[in-house]
Amino acid sequence: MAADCCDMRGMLSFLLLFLLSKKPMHGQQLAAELGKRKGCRPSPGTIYPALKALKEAGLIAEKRQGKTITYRLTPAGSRALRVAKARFCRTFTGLFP
Amino acid sequence: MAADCCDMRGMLSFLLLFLLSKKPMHGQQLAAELGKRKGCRPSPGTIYPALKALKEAGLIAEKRQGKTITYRLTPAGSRALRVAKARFCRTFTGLFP
DNA sequence: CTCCAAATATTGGATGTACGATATTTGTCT
DNA sequence: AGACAAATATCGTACATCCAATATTTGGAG
Repeated sequence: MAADCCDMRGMLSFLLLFLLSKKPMHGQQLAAELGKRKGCRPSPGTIYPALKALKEAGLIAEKRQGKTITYRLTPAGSRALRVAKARFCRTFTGLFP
Repeated sequence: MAADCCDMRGMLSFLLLFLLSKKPMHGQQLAAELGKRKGCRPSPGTIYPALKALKEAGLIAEKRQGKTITYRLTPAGSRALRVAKARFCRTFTGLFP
């Protein structure tokens, strides 16, 4: 995640946290949801490294179920999402007047 | 700008286009506005390369006035902003239910 | 004219996001 | 067991963004 307050990078991580806050999902579900929102589906080479970084940062946790791995927010992930939402809101106010 | 529909990169360019659509500004004004929105002010090494790329893409135009350079959207920049806004909206729907 | 401050610009190094290709794990079907 | 598909994972490369530091241009003050 973007720890830096000036960083426009980290939007993918932010979106992943947001999607997982609505419902625990596995990687391909996340890819499909991103595809629906953005117009085309991200590569495995995009999605899995991002999930790995979030996991290593302690913001998401995983549980293996057969072939798939279901990701969910940790308490730290929930807190990080709340902070990121506030910053996002402040950054983009006025976009749709 | 991000031409790719899957790309979360290009958010800074998007914000710059948005700010310039409200009012033509020069570089330091843009930096100050970003600082107000994001919580800390971007470096010159962030802002000027981004403006240069937007200029070379034909999305903004510049006019020198003494010490400062005032940037404004070109017609192509307005069109690009409209498209980017629509995608942004679709991507982040449901963030604040 | 000279010095200074403000605005603009560039450089080097780091990180996040992106794709295509390839590899690995796992469950299912025969 | 062996073949296959789906999900997960990694690799190499490219690019947008980021900062700190430094350089350049410009207008104004002394």
